[in-house]
Amino acid sequence: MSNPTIAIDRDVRVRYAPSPTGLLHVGGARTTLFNWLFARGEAKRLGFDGAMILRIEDTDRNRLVEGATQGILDILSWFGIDWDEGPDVGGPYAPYVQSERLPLYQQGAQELIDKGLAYRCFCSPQRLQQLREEQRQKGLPPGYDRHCRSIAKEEIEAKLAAGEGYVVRFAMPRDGTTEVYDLIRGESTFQNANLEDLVLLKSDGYPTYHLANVIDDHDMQITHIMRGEEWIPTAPVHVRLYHAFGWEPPAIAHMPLILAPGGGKLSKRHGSTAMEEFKAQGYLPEALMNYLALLGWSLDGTTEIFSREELLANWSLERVSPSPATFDYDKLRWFNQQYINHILTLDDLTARVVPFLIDAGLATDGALDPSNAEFARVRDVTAVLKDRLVLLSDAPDLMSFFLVDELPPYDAAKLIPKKSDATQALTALQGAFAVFEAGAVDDEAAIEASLRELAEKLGLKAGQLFMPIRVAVTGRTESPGLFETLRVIGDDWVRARVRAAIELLSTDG
RNA sequence: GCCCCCAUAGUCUAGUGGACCAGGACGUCACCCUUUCAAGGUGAAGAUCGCGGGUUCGAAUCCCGCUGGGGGUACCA
Repeated sequence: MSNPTIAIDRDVRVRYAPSPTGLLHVGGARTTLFNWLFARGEAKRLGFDGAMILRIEDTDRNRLVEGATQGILDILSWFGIDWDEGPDVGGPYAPYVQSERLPLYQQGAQELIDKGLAYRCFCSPQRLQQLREEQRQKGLPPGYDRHCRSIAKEEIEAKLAAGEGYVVRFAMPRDGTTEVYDLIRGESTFQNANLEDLVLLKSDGYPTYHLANVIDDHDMQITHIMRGEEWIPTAPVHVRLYHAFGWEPPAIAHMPLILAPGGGKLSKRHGSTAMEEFKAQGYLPEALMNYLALLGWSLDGTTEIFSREELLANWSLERVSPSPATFDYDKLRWFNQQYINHILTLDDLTARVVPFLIDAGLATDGALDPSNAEFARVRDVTAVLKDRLVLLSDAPDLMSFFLVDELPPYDAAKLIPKKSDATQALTALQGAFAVFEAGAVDDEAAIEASLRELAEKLGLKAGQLFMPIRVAVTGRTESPGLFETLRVIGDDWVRARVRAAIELLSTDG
């Protein structure tokens, strides 16, 4: 548990390097967050500079998704992460897109070939597949058999001359060990014999992750690699690669994995996994950041709510746990609710609710402007039911009866409370109607006094009077407090709806 | 199969040899508040600190083994 001491003894440069193959996964967002907190928070607290770099690893042309890069940049900004260098803002080590850096990798591969530390491999995909098949059948560990590692120079020349395709593979040492020092796990020793001659350069001239990440991290002066735990198995190869180039590897920290509730990888089967989905469902970026920060990190085991600034002020790599964490949707919801109900200002919350109402056709673009009356209207509504809002996307359903003139049809039976009957309910509504005719609902205290008086006069319990009114004006049995609900709905609608309820109950009964 | 990582309640976690018959939070349950639903308040249940061996006067904390979970095993990242 006690992590090795992390020495930040120089200016820090970290990077997040997504591949534009789709939407940004929460795991990726968490990794980005930790990188960002390390550079912008911890390093700066210690008096060093901390630079955040974004690099696009688009070396797999098959999985490339159009527009994915922009989507990742956008959602990262929404999340609250910013960066100093990247594909959109440039920087001293541009370009920050790997497909634009191809010559660098090809030169690197050639350099290793020249040094005898890498070799061309002419094996066809078919042969490799067949090889794996045979190994599987014999119960042998799968892996490249290094067939091309020792072919004669003349043969290589001949194949090259014949225009045969090839990949470049790393010539791993066949014996000995490689040590990897992980900032949160300490040292691990790997047997070189277990490590493969990984492909460095693909036959299409693009590098694999292994080559590109080593060359770029070195070229971009990355000081700390903080990436997912799934990279632990290839870390020793990367270390060997740095040595092959004669470079000092950056410090490495592998962040704990985020697991699905049932175990295993978090996938769509369990719920949302992409940041865009969480955004669309009405999760707040600050709630997401707060929750994700606590997945694998904690300050003291007690403090739960952290603003972005508090995270910057407190987060440290030293307190990142090595063990994987299960994603808990319920707890995320709780954080969202905390921010909605207790942390955001009413104006802020209102501004975030508005787009969801517009999408649902419950507000117009006019509500976007805080100086507009429609915004004020939504703010009044938000004020009375924010404590039952968990997701912003809940807003349209929760708020609809405040925002539409005509209530959708509802069952007349709902007007009759459990411990009451139709006659009582009708009497209650008729009495209430008289009260609403006599006084304005914007005086909550006065209306409450009048209605309580009415209940007493009719010999009804408060609930027997209030519930029919509630259903009459909202169409449902659940709502905010009755008097504030009446106030926000307003006199005209209240009278019309109570009148309609009386009619419904009379004709229905 | 092989390699690697991890291991405190259902979940996130605190805990770095004695103040821990293990603290906080989510979730669950109960009660209070109450015009409904929430929110809020109070409280409860829930962990033989995965198991077995050591080391030590003393271990959740150190060591070894096992088990379990997870990751990797691609011309994907």
